[in-house]
Amino acid sequence: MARRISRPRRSSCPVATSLDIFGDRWSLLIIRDLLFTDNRRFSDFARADEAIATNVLADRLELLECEGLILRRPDPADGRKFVYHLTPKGFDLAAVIVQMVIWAARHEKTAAPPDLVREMERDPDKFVEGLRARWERSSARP
Amino acid sequence: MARRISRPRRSSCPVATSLDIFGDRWSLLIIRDLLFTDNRRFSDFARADEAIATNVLADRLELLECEGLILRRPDPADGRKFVYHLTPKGFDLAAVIVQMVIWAARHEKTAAPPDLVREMERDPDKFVEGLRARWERSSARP
DNA sequence: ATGATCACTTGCTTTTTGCAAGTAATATGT
DNA sequence: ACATATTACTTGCAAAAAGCAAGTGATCAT
Repeated sequence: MARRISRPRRSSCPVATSLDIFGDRWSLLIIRDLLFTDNRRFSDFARADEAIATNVLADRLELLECEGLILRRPDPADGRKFVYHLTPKGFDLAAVIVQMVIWAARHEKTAAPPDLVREMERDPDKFVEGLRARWERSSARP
Repeated sequence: MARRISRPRRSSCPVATSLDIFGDRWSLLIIRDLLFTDNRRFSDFARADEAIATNVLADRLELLECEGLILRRPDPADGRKFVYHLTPKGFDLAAVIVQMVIWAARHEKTAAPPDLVREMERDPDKFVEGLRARWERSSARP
């Protein structure tokens, strides 16, 4: 169930609005998982390297759903499980995340695979289209 | 003076590393001001629409300086004032912020000027180069 | 029927944020 | 020279959020 209220917006600035929606230390990591890995369930996200607390994870998933970035659907094969996926609005954050990867790879020590980063740098749009194909495949199932 | 410690990194993932540095509700708004406006001083940032508290602003400026994204220099014309500017590392967040603007303009109600957004969408690199010219001019003075 | 798994909650402590007021250093006006 | 105003912060405290450990109820596997 989606929470009632989305965070109030501090201003009409597009940067501030973006930060009101995903400007915290966790939200984009969930989106990252949905974009780059096969993690689709609560326990998958909880098991990621960064070790988010389960109450914070539950809160972030609710917020992201409320903002229309992800959808939560019951797993038809297992009544305990729920599967999360990106909406088109959520998927469109790929372009932002790709730029963050490029930035961090350039200015910080990270584990980003250099080949992948070079591909992102050479043609970010093309890279995003590659992700989109993946995403469309994984969200095609009703 | 720069604080001693930068935030510890939760993982070596480039997305997580980025969020460890600027993943909060305020940091990128300061960078935004430095990229798009003539705001360069403490009181300028404090007067922005989003109304950051001065203690949080002081903390964020210290952190951003410590992470090497901005520099703080005394205003030679007025001993009370300090001028902040973007380092190359800080300026390189322009590409990230441009994508955030595009995303928010597409999916949220914002005050982003449509013409400007179209320009960003058509050729983000070119747009960033325009910002770079501005930035180089404003940080050219010793 | 029993025990494991899954997706969360709950309760509590710690950290961060937000708000209002204060301060020291410098500048400005007379 | 002196009083007043600005500027860039601090400080103190309350409120909100994050982090941690331990549940809980529904479902599944045997």
